[in-house]
Amino acid sequence: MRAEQLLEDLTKPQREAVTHGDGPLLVLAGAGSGKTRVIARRAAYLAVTAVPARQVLAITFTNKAADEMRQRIVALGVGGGMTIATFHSFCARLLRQYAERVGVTANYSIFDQSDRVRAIKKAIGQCELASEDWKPSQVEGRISHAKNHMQSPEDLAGESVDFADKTVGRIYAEYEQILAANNALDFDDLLVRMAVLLEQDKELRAQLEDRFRYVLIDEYQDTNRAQYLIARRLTEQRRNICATGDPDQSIYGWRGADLSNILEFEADYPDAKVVRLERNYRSTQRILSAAGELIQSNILRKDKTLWTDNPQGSPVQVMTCDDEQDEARQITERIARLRRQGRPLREVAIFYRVNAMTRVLEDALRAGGLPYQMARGVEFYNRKEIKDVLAYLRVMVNPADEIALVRIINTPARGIGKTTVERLGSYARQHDLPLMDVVRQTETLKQLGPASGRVATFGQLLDRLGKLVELKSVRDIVEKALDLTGLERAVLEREGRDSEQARNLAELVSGASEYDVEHLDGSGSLVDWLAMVSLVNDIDKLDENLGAVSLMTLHAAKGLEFDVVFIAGLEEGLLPHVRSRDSQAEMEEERRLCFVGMTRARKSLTLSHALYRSFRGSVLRTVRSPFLDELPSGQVDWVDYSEQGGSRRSARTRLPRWPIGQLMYHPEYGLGRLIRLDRVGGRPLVRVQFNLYGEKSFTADESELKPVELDGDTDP
DNA sequence: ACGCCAGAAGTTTTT
DNA sequence: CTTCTGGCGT
Repeated sequence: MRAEQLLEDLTKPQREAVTHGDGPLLVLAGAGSGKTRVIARRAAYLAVTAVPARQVLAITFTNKAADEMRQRIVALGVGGGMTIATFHSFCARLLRQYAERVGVTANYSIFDQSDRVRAIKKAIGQCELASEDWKPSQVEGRISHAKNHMQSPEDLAGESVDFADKTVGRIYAEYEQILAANNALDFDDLLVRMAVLLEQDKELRAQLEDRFRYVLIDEYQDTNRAQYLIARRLTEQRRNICATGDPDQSIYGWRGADLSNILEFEADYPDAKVVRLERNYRSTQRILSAAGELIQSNILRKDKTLWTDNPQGSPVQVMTCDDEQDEARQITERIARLRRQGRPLREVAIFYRVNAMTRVLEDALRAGGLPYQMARGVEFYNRKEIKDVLAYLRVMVNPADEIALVRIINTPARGIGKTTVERLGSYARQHDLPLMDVVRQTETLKQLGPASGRVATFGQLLDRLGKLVELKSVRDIVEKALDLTGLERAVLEREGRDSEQARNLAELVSGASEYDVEHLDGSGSLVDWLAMVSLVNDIDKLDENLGAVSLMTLHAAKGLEFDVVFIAGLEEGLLPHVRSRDSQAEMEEERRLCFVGMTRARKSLTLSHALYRSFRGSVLRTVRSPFLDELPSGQVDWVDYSEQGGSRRSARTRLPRWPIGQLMYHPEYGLGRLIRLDRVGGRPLVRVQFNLYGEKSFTADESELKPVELDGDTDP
């Protein structure tokens, strides 16, 4: 495509961003302002006017974003040879190439979160700490946090006076040793090591700068310290960095994203050209002004006003419901009505703050006969059947990977239990041998007792698997491994041919097959594919062609758009979440999260809150979210479906006439005495002191609570 | 070595 | 309320 054609249908600011030549460029792109389109055009434009496509590097955060960008650029007819990757996959690839400079070999393993927890558990044990006091998953979080901020174990142990931090520092140091022994890097390392490598290795930096003349970084507001440093160091000489993002959509602060990276871009690069894309092409005026008004309450932000020429649209609605069931029901009814009016369900989404809220929504949708699909974040990465296969392949590629080895040694079950694994482990430690070697020499280890034969068989399996590595086709390797290991058989026997697990395995094979086809020139390898699948998983993506309502967390909603959007649970403690209560910065992040959700909507937006919500078993009175009060009253319709609101007053509001002190029976909690009976917000609330379980609250009409007649039948 | 039951714990998740 | 873990029993 010619350069002029790339500019034809662009607005003036969009065109400025696309045609900007050399030097730093910041594109502040508001929600729905056509950002992806602009970056794709810019990448294409550079490839047409400035340099060969292969000298352009575009970095995104998610695979989905990378895929979308690749598609768009290819559609423009200039994508050949351009590097479009996520931060993680880009770094993983380079680290493989320069492995020896970071102390691993090219076949290194990539540890995901669960591998990390296992390794940290081991580290805690080696530090002779009790895992009751130091919970692996919590320590994992702290170590990840430290890595995200480029802190070494020494930094953590040295800088802090806090005993807990010092201990975490010790575990961290031990964990790093385990990683090294396993020839492994974790997700965070991919970024951290790359940042360090770029700092230390001037020659490599120059080499890469020569290779990538223009660097485009998407979602810059979500970069953490390491990503920021990588971006800077990759563009040190030529300074052809193009950062795009929106400070108002930064929602990953708790994962180490540093909002100041984008806010201070102009301080970092005083000569930066700044382009603001403030025209929204997505939403109605009312949706946009409601969202805009909300975000104005944030103090730490770059002022920006989104505007649109779209129709005014119908008002944003706020629904007040009785409880979460009622809320789910109201949403379902509305969606059912939309469907009758001919709105395709794929254009409808429900967002919520926490995954725990899905259950009631699912129940209501099912009851209403509405098909739905859920986007579940990390769930996919933890699919057992996939991880099992990958663990075998990891061991084949990297025999030092003991985390993977321990995972597969008894998967599928082959009679090698905990005790045997422990014995193998302590033997390895005593003789300072890799676990792999101990497993393979087991004929000499008669002391294993009855398990020795089974370990020997496992060793032979590993031998046979090892030969597969020579095969050219990744598909063949995966298929043969599935067969030899018995994993496929186990899944088919246990779950059946049509089970989700079986389908996932088939999906993995077809993924390998696709990879083969894409690498017919011989450039592919098992190592490479393995790295790719541990970083890229698009099996779980939402299917747009499916006629179903989409359910997802507000975090997962970023980057998507729907005609009709519902956001449930606008309540104090939920949105904003309790965790953010004490910090202004976190509170602002919650507001941005709400803003992100609202700006996903094209035509219709409904926010809801419930007056009561069950939480861990008991019903609690809620307080509506302060965000609701920050919306412009003129643009918003408040609809009160609650009994308190008077629109549906019923017998349910009647207060039972039991005396205080009445003996009560509950099938779950047993006997107790009524200690309070009152009306909270128009709804009868019963409080009972149970003999064994303490105080609990119930709504009189819905609970299974019954008064006990002293001379009557006490059985429920 | 495996399965079951009791007890404890429990926010958000791009990779 | 749920989900997961770890301990105990077979």
